[in-house]
Amino acid sequence: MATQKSAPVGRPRGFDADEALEKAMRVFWQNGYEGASLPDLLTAMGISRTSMYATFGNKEELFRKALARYADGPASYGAEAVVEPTAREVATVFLHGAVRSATLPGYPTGCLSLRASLIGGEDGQIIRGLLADWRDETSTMLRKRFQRAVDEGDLPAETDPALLARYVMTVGNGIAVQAAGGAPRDDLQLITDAVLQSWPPALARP
Amino acid sequence: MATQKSAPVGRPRGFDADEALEKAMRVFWQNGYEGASLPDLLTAMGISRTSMYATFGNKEELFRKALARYADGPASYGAEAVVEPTAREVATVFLHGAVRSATLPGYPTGCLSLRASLIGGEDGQIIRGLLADWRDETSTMLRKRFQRAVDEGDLPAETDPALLARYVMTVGNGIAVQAAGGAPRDDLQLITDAVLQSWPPALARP
DNA sequence: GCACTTCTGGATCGATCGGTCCGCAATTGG
DNA sequence: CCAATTGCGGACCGATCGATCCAGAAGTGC
Repeated sequence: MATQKSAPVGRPRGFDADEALEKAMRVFWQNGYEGASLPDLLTAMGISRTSMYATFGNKEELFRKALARYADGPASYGAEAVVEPTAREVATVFLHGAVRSATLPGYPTGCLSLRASLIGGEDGQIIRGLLADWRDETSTMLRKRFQRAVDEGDLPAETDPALLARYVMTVGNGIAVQAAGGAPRDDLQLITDAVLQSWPPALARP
Repeated sequence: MATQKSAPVGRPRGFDADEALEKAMRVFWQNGYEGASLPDLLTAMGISRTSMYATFGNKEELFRKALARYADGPASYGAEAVVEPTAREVATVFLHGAVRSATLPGYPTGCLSLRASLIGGEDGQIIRGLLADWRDETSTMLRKRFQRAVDEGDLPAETDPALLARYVMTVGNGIAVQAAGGAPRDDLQLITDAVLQSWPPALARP
């Protein structure tokens, strides 16, 4: 069902599917899921309705693929962060990555996941679930990494890893919102520096 | 054009306009502007299409009034914060207010402004502008208040008030996003406590 | 050149969107 | 009791949504 490179018989498609997906990702990033209409997407992708359905399935499938591309590209800083050697560096790479990703020149500002998730028709439920899952995944990665840091003595024993992960996510989300609102990268950079200056925060459950 | 109580001739309306607006506010809060369809709103408000248009004008006007009610009610913590005597207390009241407002029992989680703004086709531009203005207003209030604190020696002279305001807004926004994602109030409370523990953050422009 | 496969643009579908219109019900002042 | 005024429910409007269908163009293998 995926890419068959065995017997390319018939007329070859007249566009680059990867390139089209990139354009679609940007439109979703800019307008969210429901805010991105088919005509919007098709114009940006430079292809026709039929070609889109034949290549990507439908709008929801197109979004899934665009999200995968996003998670693997501009939003890959989560996975990159957790391999850092210390918890402080994990937080640093994560937050700096969030700032960079949310203010990439030539891309929409903010975070695709947030822009697309805070919506709410009934058909948006699937999408919301999809994005909630993705964010949970990131949150879990951070929590496990901080748990390890506690075990290794890199973080105070009383630190709650889940709470610390939520703390980092909270700041990251705030950055994304600010960036979407037009905050300049330098400002956000200074803010993350200030946050990281008081690392680790005292986060233990009572 | 407002409430005329002089000559109530004709059939009186069979519903409480204030109560209906409250219900509409909750629907917008839950689903955003475009995510809240007329049928959704009307069902929640318990009135007919005609009554809504006669009483509130149209969907956009209804949203404006719902937003005003929101800013004056559940989201009034911004105005309440800036009258506190010290910058630290301003930040404390603001962030605790953000947590409380975003996790009010019986209300949708998160922030109406964020849910409604981060979406949008072309018709959502007016709404986005409306909400951006409101957030700018809050930001400006905080900035001026922090400027005063710097002038009074309540904050270090090198502190940049605009940057500090953005810092507080960033955390507040992050809290709203987390709450919308289902984060428990207690967790968010602990996170704000940790943030406030390192007050004031070192925020000066280089 | 022919048979076959695949891609593509345009017309079209039913559903839903926000908004309007009309006829009737209900209430008040005389 | 009657005339005037206003509220209300339901039918209806054009526009737009995502999705489908079809005829024809553009390729490939024999």
